[in-house]
Parts: sequence; C-alpha cells; structure tokens
Amino acid sequence: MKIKDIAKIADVSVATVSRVLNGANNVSNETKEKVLKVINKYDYKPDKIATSLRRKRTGMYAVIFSVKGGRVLEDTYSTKFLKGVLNFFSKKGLKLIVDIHEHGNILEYYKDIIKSKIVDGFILLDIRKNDERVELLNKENFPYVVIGRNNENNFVFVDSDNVSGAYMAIKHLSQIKCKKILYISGNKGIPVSDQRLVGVKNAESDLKVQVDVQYADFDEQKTVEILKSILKKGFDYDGIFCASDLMAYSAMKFLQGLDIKIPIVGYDNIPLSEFVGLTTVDQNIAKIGYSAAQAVHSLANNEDAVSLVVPSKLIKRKSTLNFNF
DNA sequence: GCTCTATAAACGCTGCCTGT
DNA sequence: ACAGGCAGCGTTTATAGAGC
Repeated sequence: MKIKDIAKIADVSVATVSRVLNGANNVSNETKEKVLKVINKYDYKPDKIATSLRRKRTGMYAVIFSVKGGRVLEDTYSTKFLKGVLNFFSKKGLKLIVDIHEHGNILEYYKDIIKSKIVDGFILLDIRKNDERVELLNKENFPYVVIGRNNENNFVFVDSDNVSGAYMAIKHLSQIKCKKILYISGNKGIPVSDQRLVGVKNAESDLKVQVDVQYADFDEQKTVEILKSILKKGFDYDGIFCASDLMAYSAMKFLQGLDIKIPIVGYDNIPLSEFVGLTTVDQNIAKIGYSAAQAVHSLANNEDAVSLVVPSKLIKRKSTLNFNF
C-alpha cells in the first residue's frame, strides 16, 4: 500500500494525501477526514526510505561512545543520559543510533557517517580541548551538539554546571566545619576536571577553607593509592571530596577499613551512592540528554538552538551527617 | 553470441507551481 | 482557501546500443 493507492481510493491527488499525512493546514476538514479514513482502514504507513530520499533527512541521530581503555556503557551516567535523549526522540518519532567506536581513525569513522548521510546529526560525548571532531563537523557544516564544553566552545553545547556543583560540595563540607579538605579529582587537564577545579578554588577562597588537590583519573584504585601515600606522611584532612561516586565509595570503604571516620562527598548520584548513603552532586543527566536531543533536532531542521548549562543539586546523605566537630 | 558502456526508468514521497 | 500536477531527491536496475 502506497500513497498513490490511498489517493486513488480516497479519490484525491497524491499531493493531498501527503498534505494530510504531514498536517498541512491547506486541506479542508472534509477532505482530511476522507483521506484519514482510508489511511486508517488500510493501516497505511509512509515509506521512510522514500521520505528520506525526498526530504534528504533520515530522522535518525547518532551518539557515539569511544573506547579509551575505560568502561563504556557500563555506568549509570550513560543509561541516564540515553534515557533523556530517547525521551525526546521517541516523542518526536525520531530514531537514535548508539554505536561504539573501538578501532581505527575516529575522524574517518565520523566522515563515513557524514558522507553516507545515514543520520541527521550527532550528539558528541567526551569533548576534548581542540577536539578534531568539532573541526570536522564545523567544516562539513553538519549538525551536532556537544555534551560539555572545552576551551573553544565554537558549537552549541549542553553542559552540567560543574563549577557550581563542585562549589556546593566544598561549601557543604565547610558548613559541617571541615577546614582542611582533600579533593581527589578526575583526569588532569580535561574540561570537566578544569571546571570542577574552578568551583573548588572559588569555594576555597570564598569560604576560607584549605583544599588540596590530587588527581586520580576517575579511577577507584588510584584513589586508594593516593590515600595510602598520604596516610604514610600523616593524614590530617577533615573532609574528602571525590570527582565521582565510585572514587568516593572506594575511599569510604578503604578508610572505614582503617577505622577512620571522615565526611566524604561524591559526584554523579549513581544508585550505589543512595545504597551506601553517600552525599553527592546530582547532575541531572537525563535533562542534559533531553536538551541535547532537542537542540540537535532543531539544528538539523535549520532552526536555532542555544547552549545550555543545567544546574546540579547536592544530595545530602549519611556520609556527611553527624560530623559536626 | 558475448561483454562492456551509456542512458533511462524506477522506487515513494514532498514542495513548488498552477488553477479554480 | 483548497486541491491537482509534476519535477526531482540519489541510487539501483533494466534496457539499448556498440564493439568484438
């Protein structure tokens, strides 16, 4: 069953059926009803391939995860994010391609997708400084939205407010009378870490607390190693802030094993943090995903899209309660 | 007859143009 | 304002024609 058949049965032109299908306003209610009746009777669905051919758009978008030795799609950050993205796309009848780039040249991989036109746009994850994907997509004038920011920001982005998120964490520790705080950061030099460090530093000077920074690359084992080496020299911190919940959890377990009681704040609000009672910063990942999907869809349809910073929220739990020294 | 190349038609749909 | 006609989207497949 195709549009031509519907037109014939409904006794209208093919163009009229197309107008009805696409909700054009220049069709009389009478004609619209007549056409819809036939469409419903035969359960007609427009051919997506033909529509794409004509519109030069597929209604599909892509999110590409990269494998860089770490975990991919095994964390709740990814699933919460994808849920937000899909929430928007499914509402609009659009489709999402989720892929993992593992081998070969990343630019060739993106070029291939751009040239073959299988998607209308990208949502970029793990943005780097001077990211080569950005350069390529700008050159090709291909629609995309970035999750996060970098040193250039010559693109539309949706980012979590890492600066205020980190600030809130330190502020909370300061409010429970911590004076000397250990901040265990993620990878040095990547945008997320830079932004959180800004928040930490702002809080440090505003709130008159001391914060020492160590880098553990978002790695649980490295977090423990750092604690071990500090303990050797004498541990005099009265609060710990970690750049992820997993890091915070491993720090918590390790110090508990040594019978050291100290307030700890994590980041991300993964389900584990609720389970173990970890105070943490919630980034509202689902909203970030939803907004990014909305923005890339606008761009693909030649509409404007504005960048957005989504506020974070501190979730207080028992890892920082009852510590009023 | 066979192989190779050039051209046309086909796929289903939508947007522009035209007519009432 | 409403509705019909038709080009054209990009690629594959069919057909015609040329050369051997």
